Amino acid sequence: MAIEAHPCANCSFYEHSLWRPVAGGNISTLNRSFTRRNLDAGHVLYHQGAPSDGVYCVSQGLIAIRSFAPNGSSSLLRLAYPGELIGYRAFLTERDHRTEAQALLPSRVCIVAHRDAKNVLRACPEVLAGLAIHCADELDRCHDRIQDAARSSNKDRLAQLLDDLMASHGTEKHDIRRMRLPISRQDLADILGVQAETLSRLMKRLESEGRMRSSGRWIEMHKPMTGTGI
Amino acid sequence: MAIEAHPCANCSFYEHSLWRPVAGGNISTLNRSFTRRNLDAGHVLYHQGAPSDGVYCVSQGLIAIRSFAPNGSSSLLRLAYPGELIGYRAFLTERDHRTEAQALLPSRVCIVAHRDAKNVLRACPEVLAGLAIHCADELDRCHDRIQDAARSSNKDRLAQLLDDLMASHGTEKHDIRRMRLPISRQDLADILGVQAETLSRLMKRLESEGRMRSSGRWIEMHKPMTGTGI
DNA sequence: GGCAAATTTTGACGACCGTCAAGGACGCGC
DNA sequence: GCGCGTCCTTGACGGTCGTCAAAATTTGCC
Repeated sequence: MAIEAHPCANCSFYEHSLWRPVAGGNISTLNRSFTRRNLDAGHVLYHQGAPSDGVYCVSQGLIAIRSFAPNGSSSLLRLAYPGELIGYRAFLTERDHRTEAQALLPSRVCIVAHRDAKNVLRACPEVLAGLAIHCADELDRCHDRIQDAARSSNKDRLAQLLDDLMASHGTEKHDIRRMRLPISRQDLADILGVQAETLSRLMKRLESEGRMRSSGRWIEMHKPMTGTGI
Repeated sequence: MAIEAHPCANCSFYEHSLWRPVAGGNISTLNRSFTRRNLDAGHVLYHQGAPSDGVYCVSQGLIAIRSFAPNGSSSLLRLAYPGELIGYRAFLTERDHRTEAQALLPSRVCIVAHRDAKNVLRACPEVLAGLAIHCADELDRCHDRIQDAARSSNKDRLAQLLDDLMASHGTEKHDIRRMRLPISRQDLADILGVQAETLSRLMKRLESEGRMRSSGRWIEMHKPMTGTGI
């Protein structure tokens, strides 16, 4: 696999559409600073409140970024897929992690340890640029989510969410799309910002409208339930 | 004022807690690239869908960052205060503006034109770092907002919002805090993601609970209505 | 100061969601 | 296979919000 041929081939560290790679090879500073780590499903990569320990890039699997409130309620802020960076917010702002990162599937991450990360970014402006671009992209997605919450019904947002998950995790066979949900119902509710009971009723409504069928963690549908974005 | 002594003294372009300023003075590349512009209240700095025209830093006034849906509904994603950067998302991602920036008060912005911005960032990694940090900070605030929407009641979120506005725009006299709201009721509703009618009722409820009083755009209260954050 | 336009408020109603409580399904270990 | 714990579902109910329509207030302008 490409991942073996390169420390982190599909890794956003190497994104630099704005800045050409530095001639010569400062990028090797980055290459020398990588560590890799395998995570079992359920493993917590870093905890909320912990000090920044570096910058991570997901290379395989799926990582949930969660936040817990003092009263116990939790939000699922983000699902990080291969190629995406996590943990950089704490590093950039030099504050503690405000979220928890947990592997939802068996996963692998590339790590640039905190002590190396500053040197890497000093040596490789193109990596810093990649970080900034990645951050701006995530900001976009957050804005979308805020607008969505204000504009769309929870039912429509659930349909959109399931469509997105299906696009990432589903398989198509004989015109039927099928997937095993990578996240629990509670997590689905935490993404939408509703209670688990409400989520259950929303699912039932989508089913009663014939838009999809679900049984346990398995979901199937014929076509995307929404207008496939814009 | 300090603003006269320096192109944009209270400007986040100069934020570089992680990276020391480059010895010698690459920073002068930035200093040479500034333009300033005064905006009347109501003026639109850039429109949704327009191509990126540069990076801006608010130096005086107040700028609203809005997004409009095809159906006409709008969200107010952010209020940008002096010292904050705007327009950098479109620049970093090399995509069109997804939001509109409108001055709510007579304002002044520093501009690094699009054609200069790349050069500045290439010449000044510390400026690029400042951009990344600023972006990470804004991401934090977005995450807070998403969690807030899921966890707190709209009434509590309105109280928090008014407290924040009071802290920025209010004056205290004889133990009474007073301010003229810099934004319309509709904008308040757009920030919370509720309808104008709902906002009106929420205000009435806060008043009936004796937490504040309002008359037109004027609002007064004795103490912050919420527990002042954590 | 006064008029017209725009903004805000109020009322009524239905739909949706949170909460509590109970019941059911599923997975896991013995 | 059985029991147990966790996760999910269902029911009932009150509170909140969106929607439509109309009245009231504020704002901008002359």
